Amino acid sequence: MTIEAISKAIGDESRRKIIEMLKDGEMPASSIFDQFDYAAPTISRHLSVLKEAGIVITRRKGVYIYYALDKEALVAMANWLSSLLPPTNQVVKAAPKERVARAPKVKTENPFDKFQSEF
Amino acid sequence: MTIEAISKAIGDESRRKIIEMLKDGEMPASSIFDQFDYAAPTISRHLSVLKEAGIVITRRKGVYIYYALDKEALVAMANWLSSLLPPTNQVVKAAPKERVARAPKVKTENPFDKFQSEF
DNA sequence: ATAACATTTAGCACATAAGCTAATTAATTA
DNA sequence: TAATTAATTAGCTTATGTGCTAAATGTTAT
Repeated sequence: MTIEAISKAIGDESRRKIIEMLKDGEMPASSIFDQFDYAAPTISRHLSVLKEAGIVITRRKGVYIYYALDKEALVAMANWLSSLLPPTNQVVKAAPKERVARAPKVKTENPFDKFQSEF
Repeated sequence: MTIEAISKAIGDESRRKIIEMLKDGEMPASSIFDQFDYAAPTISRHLSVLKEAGIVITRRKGVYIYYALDKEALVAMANWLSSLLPPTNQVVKAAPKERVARAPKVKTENPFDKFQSEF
């Protein structure tokens, strides 16, 4: 899950289209194939590039393999971009929900913390 | 300045390096060339790809051509990514500065407004 | 076991992209 | 105007990437 791999993967139009298709949830490979005029193996390869980049994850359910976005990679990419912008335009995570004082041990994971230091 | 061109431009390592070099301000082409082991024409071409994508702008000062980031393209890209994330992880613009009531005609330009609708 | 379907892998053809050197354009100075 | 420096464009070679078809793999059902 490097910026190198993520940005390269995002650089292709078909792969961006796949990413957008998965925006609202997982989808079996065959459903993804259906939305392209390309042959299935071509799209299968795009899927594997996305997977190697860490942009998607898969789970098998019977015969079907479901693809879903792994948001962390997209967040990492957004953070890389954010690091290039001055504070005025800077993109930042939305204001965190109020911490529940009752359960202090359960930290809400902030996906930005994980990557901000990396770049 | 399309997502197509921007993401393709960002997909190359040398070009990302150039982008990072320009993070804190403009720089003449020759200074950029110096930081690479590649021949100047090779980097010059990368610069033109970045320019065509709208990621950098140039100004000539005498013999030198200064390159600088055009933040709008990066913001557009960040917004595309943002649109793929659920509200929880969503990246958003930092809270806007308080509007100066004394000078209501001078709107602080919000670079996000310009692109959010596009994706 | 084999048939049927979903998906990936292999191997090849073609297009695009990145690198180089040489030549050109543009501005400055002698 | 000629020389010098900055930068780009032209033309070429090679590497990488994307597409295809055919074959292989994996799972389920008969």
